[in-house]
Amino acid sequence: MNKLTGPAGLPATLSVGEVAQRSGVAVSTLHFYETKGLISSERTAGNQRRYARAVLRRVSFIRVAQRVGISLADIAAALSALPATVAPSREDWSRLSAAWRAELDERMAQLKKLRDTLDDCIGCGCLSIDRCRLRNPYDKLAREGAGPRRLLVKTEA
Amino acid sequence: MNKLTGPAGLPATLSVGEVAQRSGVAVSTLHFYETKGLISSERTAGNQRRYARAVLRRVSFIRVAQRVGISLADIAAALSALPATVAPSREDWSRLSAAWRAELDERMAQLKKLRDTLDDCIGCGCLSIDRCRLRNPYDKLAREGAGPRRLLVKTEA
DNA sequence: TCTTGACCTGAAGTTTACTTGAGGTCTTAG
DNA sequence: CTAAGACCTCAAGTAAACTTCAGGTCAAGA
Repeated sequence: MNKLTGPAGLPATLSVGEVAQRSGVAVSTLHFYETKGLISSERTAGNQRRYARAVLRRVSFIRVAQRVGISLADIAAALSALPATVAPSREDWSRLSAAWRAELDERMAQLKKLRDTLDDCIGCGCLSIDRCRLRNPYDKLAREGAGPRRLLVKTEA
Repeated sequence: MNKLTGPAGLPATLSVGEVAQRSGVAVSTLHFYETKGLISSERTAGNQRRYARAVLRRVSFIRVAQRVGISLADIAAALSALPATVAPSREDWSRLSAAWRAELDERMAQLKKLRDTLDDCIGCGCLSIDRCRLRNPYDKLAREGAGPRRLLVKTEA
């Protein structure tokens, strides 16, 4: 166990193992994230990692963003706007948040469309061959160019 | 170009190239999806693929689902409930749709949480080290066990 | 007929996101 | 002080989702 403690008696920094256990990700994954610049740490005299408490929130953020389909590269780009050891400025936050909001809103819109499409399809069978000629006879959308247009809200950035 | 036409003068079936162009995915990807059982085709006398029109909707569905972080395996499992050449029964649809709705709703909830967290963070800097001690002093959540709890709505199924 | 572009298969290569393994060091409870 | 368990690095392995390549076939216009 880590000996240094903060004002409330909790450790001021966390070892990899502690971060792994509390964040639910493997130690190897934390190493990996560090090589990718997603998180960072200080080292003890014996070369062991010590993480600031804030790393837990960063890891949460990473995992949730990944789960909704955002790549580590994109996540890294976003997090790079936030210095890991210094409080970010208000402008940093605003910029990051605005960019992500757009991205997240778009993904939510896509999800909603996917879900609603599915709802529409109950009792219609429109992913199958036969039924949907009634609904979308002979592919009117074909003239509008390439790419899925019904479901896809916006194509890859 | 494909010669057979349907009632409205549009081709009754599509070649890989046509599907690729209209769906916006590469020919090699369509081949790949076919090996994975995500889509299927008939063959001409000369061994070329001919797709039913419905494949476009299937491909759209696949891409959108992927974009929001769902694996091809999961997508395949969902689509396998829908016969590619036969209209699915109403029960098939209800079952599929119910299962997906839950999944999609969960992902939307996660996205929303991620977005709202980001909103909260403007002017706080809670992914950084210093500021958020004000908001979450010394990690009260630590006692509740492992795993990100603030952002993660539900862990991997 | 010929030739050019679309298509075929199977194998190998690529990227992303990790995990596993080998060989060695640190730390801490007893 | 010492042994077990946590940690270290670097290299190699793995799985998913494709793409690229090689070597050949098919189809449609001039």
